[in-house]
Amino acid sequence: MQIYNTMTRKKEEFIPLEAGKLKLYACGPTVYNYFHIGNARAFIFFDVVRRYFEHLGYDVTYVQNITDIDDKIIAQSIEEKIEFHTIADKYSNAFLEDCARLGVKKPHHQPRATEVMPAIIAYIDELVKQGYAYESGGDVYFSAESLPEYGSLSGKKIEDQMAGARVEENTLKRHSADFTLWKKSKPGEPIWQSPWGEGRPGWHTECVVMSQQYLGETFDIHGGGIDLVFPHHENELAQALALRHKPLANYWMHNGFLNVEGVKMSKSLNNFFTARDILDQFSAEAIRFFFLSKHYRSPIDFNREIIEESEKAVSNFYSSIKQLLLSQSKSYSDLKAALAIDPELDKIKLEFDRSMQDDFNTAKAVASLFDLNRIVRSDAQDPAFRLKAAALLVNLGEVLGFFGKLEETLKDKTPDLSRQLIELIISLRAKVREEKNWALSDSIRDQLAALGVEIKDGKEGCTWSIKG
RNA sequence: GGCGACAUAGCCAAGUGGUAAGGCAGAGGUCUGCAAAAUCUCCAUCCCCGGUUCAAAUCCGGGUGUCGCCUCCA
Repeated sequence: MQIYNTMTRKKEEFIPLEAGKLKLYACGPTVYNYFHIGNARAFIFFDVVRRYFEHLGYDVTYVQNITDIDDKIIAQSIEEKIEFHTIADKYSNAFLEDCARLGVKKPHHQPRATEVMPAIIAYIDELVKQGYAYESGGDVYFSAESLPEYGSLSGKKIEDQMAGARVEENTLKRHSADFTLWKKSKPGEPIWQSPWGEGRPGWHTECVVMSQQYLGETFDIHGGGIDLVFPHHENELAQALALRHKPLANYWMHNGFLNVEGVKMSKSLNNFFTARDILDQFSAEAIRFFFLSKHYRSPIDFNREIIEESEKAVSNFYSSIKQLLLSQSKSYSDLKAALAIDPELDKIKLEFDRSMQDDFNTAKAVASLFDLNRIVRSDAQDPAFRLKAAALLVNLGEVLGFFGKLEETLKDKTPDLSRQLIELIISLRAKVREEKNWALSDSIRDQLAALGVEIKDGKEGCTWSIKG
């Protein structure tokens, strides 16, 4: 398994800390708003990472934080004139709902910052005691200069940051590269008691505390969007290095951005679409396909036409499987049971694995799905072989998070009476066809189509399906 | 100013030294009363210039263009 490690800027062979186990942490949202479709890319991608390791037989522990105290939440609570924790609850619930709609498997743990406040305070206190952080005017800052390794993840040097003219002047800081661990609260803001007075945590400590609490002082993979490399992950790492003298994670993975017309989608640029809006327009699997058809580290342009194409691709898979099962009078469980070893199909499976193990080349892995799809659709192939191919298609598709709705879709929800009526009409039409009354025959087909019943005349007779 | 990424057909997109995966769209053939499906075939020399090499989309140098990080952000 090759994984591109942001720390070393190259692909490395993945070696787990403990054989057969994966400890994975990926940054979740700060819950001050509905998340946008760009955020969804990260959630979907790390869902695929998790699924793939599970597919390989790993015992995976996946932890994702929910940051529910932060400046932006406070700002939003003022804007909506509601208490901050009500805002946090509202948007964390929305986050959970939207992820479920996106077909993202629930992480094993989703801790919230406010639940681990004593641990956060203790962590900061320890940093102060060991001389890596200092109190200043009721705030606490991490001293970047105190840690020689500071900047190793993002490749930034403290001196270079000085050159950036946009670093905000903060006279409480000893050095402009220092970052806030604890903020003294202003009147009306939520407060926690601390050794430095009333205040609230800065942005980064909660992730260190929560990840280490569930995964240990060092874990396998830490992930998130590319923008988190600096400052968020750099600052998490700094705290862990300072206190534990060990890397926080062995592999750092970052997904690229979603752009809109070439420019990144972000809440601050206000050029975003919420995932919930997009989910109302496209299926979750089409959205997933859209993301997975490009390598995760590359930027991807939000494009409705391409998502529509993705919609076609996904429904093509579904209809291939559906048609095959229909023609063989097989059920969903027959399909699942048909997964078997087959030399020819194993080649495709091997290719799929090869793609995935090359730093999650999902775009290439998807091509393997199409290889299988071609077999499933092909009349020229042996029926048993086609069924096996379909079983593998579903099996590998599920690794990428597809086919979650397959079982449901296959259930024939047509009421008995409707079914009998449709079949009656078709049998009457068959008589008309025997008489070669094509005009009437076609008219019946058109009228049924108008009602959403699609019929196809094959050599073996006529098949029908309900559209939509 | 510092650091980094990307540039492949009409569109999306793999490919990191051996002569361009896959998808969508398109063209043509077979099949079919027609439609659909199926099936077969066709459709790029990889931003520009120079270099290394028997051999480069793939390595090196120089351009051009687009984007990102350095400030909240997946």
